[in-house]
Amino acid sequence: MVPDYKPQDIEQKWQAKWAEDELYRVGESDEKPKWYFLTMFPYTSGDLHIGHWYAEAPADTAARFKRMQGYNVLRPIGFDAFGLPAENAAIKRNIHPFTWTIQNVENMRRQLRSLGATYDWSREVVTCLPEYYKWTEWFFLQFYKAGLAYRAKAPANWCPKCQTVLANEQVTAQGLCERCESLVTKRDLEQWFLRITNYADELLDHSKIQWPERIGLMQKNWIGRSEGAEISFGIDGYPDEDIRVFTTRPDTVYGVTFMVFAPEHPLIERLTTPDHRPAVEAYVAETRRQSEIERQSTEKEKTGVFTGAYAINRLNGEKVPIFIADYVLLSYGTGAVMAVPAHDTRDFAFAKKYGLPIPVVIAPEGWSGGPLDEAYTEAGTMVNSGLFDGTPSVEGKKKVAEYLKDKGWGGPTVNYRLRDWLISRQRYWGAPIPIVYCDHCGIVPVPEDQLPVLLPEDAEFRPTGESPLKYHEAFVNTTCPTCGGPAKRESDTMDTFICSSWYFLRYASPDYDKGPFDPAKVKYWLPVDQYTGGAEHACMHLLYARFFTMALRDLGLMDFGEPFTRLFNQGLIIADSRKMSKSRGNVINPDLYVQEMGADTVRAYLMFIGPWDQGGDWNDNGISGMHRFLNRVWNLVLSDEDLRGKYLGEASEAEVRALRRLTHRTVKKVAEDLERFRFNTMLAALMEFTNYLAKARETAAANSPYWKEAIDSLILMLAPAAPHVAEELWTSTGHEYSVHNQRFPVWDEALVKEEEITLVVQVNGKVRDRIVVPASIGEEEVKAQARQLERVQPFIHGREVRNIFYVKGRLVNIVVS
RNA sequence: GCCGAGGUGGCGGAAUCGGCAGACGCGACGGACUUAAAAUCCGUUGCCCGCAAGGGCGUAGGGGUUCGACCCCCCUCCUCGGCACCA
Repeated sequence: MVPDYKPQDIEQKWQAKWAEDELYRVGESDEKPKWYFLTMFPYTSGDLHIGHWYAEAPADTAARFKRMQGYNVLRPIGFDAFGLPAENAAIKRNIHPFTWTIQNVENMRRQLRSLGATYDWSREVVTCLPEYYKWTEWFFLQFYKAGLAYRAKAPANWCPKCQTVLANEQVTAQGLCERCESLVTKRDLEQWFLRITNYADELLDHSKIQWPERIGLMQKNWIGRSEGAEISFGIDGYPDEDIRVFTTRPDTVYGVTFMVFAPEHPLIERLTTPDHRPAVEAYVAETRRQSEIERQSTEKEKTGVFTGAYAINRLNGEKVPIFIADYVLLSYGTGAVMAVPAHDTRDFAFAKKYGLPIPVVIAPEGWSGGPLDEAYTEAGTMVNSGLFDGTPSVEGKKKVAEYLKDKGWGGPTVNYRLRDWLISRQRYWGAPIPIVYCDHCGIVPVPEDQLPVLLPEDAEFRPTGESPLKYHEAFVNTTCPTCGGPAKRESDTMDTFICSSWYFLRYASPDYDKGPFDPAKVKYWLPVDQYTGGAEHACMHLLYARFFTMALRDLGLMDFGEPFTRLFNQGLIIADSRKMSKSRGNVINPDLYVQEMGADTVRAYLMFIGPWDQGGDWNDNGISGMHRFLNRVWNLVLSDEDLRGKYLGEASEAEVRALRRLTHRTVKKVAEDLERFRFNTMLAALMEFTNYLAKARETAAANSPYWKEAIDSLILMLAPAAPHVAEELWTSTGHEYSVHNQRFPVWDEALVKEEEITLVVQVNGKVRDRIVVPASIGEEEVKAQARQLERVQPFIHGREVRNIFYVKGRLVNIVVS
């Protein structure tokens, strides 16, 4: 009798056994090639939802496949454990962030274990533990010493709900906080920044990594490189002042009829003439009142006010009025623009509204010489442009920029949308910024031997949301490491994205205490060969981690600049057509499904839903189908012994061939699909194979010596996706433990080939018949056979056969008039 | 507005190179087993006409290239993602 398939029993049994044997523990090896397969570590928000499983289960399957191919696979796991939710929980439930986080970690560990994955738990890292964040702080000091970390006052994104500033990357296009979706406002604050902009060009270069093109484009959009020129303008009445603007169109500089400054521009205060001051101040106040979205709405009509001041265009000596307008942003370029109404749509609209001249300096082809109805922004010929008259504008861009450089009035330059990374957070639950402020010595970095700067355990969490560190006297008040005098500690902590910018290095040597990592082990394991995770991190984690790695390389800590050689983004699992979130109450917990159907079913079902990069709407309609499939495999394999000898007679040669062909075909298909992360079609192929075997079992084919090859292959092919069932079936069919130390079956190309093929016969592109022919059949023979077919005859009878196309092994198409 | 991904049965999806559209699964329908149900097994299942043989239509819509188009080209519509007054 075949025992029932009871996943609950076998899964726990094998998980315990694998853990006891440390089956997935890896070390450096000379014999096997290494393969570092990493999935973005989870944030310790509480429960894992089905989305986490969607990230982990297929990745685990792919990693298991690599193992079975003979790679030394590093598959570590850890927890991104600093961050705001822990602190909010502290305020709300009166529980310490550490306690809350560790409780979550424990629960998530349990859930991750139930997945039956190949994690090497001995390498686990938790970013909120001092032995980890000591090195986060250490990295900050290295950045500081190298001039890559600096403190500056700047208008920062302020989330009123999170009560902290945010980096640009952490604000959505709609001006909302990426985490809590509150409306973000601006605040002028002294903040710490990392010079990610130093690496803008290298970050733009994806030529050394195999990443999805989509992510490259997103990063490219975000970095926003634009080539142009910086041009200096004089200011009437201020001979020592100079205002620089960035433009992508230096060729239009002779068409400047006014200048526009951002309302917050620091020069405005000085330049505004007394008679214009009231209007300017009112406009500035109005701009400040507006939200970022209101201000940046492209629908809005252009507004602005004249300051009474004039700029001087050095190229033609013209005096042009200076306006302020809210469409000019202080944060981009120099915060001031030269306005060329004839050749820029925004400037055109502005000039029309305020009655400013619109002289044409780039002539469109066939231009009449008259005024324009709208801005002409294409290429043309330079006119009214002094010595550049007659120059094609494309060429003119370069020539004008060079000319400016010769004259000392600016020159060619590149501008980026990307801003430096603002890393200060006015919160408790993060790695402290290891800096001390001394009245005497100024900004003093904490000496490395005094790291880590520990988070005080007894901080008071206030419902006001103010940083608990700021009011923690014992923490803030310290002595200056340089002069020994009284000093204040920095009370801001670091953006948690810093913690996740180097965790993949820590996995190489998680217990190392002489530095953030053991250089020899990093040299062996890194870079990550395959990284997987959500595309929502394109312009945050993935950009930051690349920057970090490049900076560490330049600091001489490593010899590579790209952390992740290959990247794959799984899609998003949504529920009821909406993103899963606690606030929406549509979070799907995998635990219930695991209890009912087993982890193998949940794993395989997630992979079967569709292509991994597509994600999809979670519904459990189909999950029973996957459970049925595993049950069928179970019964097929375990009833094998019972049936042996039941069907007498020897398998025919044709039966054996068919059996072997499908076995080898399936091995090929499954291996190729696993290689390319096509788990859905891999499982479909296994289902077809199983269906075939279930039928073949009723025939003499089951008596073939190759029957065992088929069954063994099936178990081995199932092992990456459904590791528990595979282990149980493998060991119960007389094989040696463990199936997960076996080699993946290899296919014989000669057996895969068909000796007989079915050709489709078309007349004028329509299928009319099929013929079975030997695979070796010649073209002429096929064509001759095809036109003789009974079902084809009526369609060609009495017509002229114009052509016959033969696609080898596939079809014949007879073209008639 | 710009850039990108996508649109295939009742549903999830398949079709690796321009060559059988709808693999595999869910659901539905019919049957077997059962006192009955569940489970399991067998069969049918894109739409339309037809008793059938068979025929026609069909991959968001329209046009094109080709012997042949889900696939390539042009236009339109819809969904999702990124950027967006970026000078």
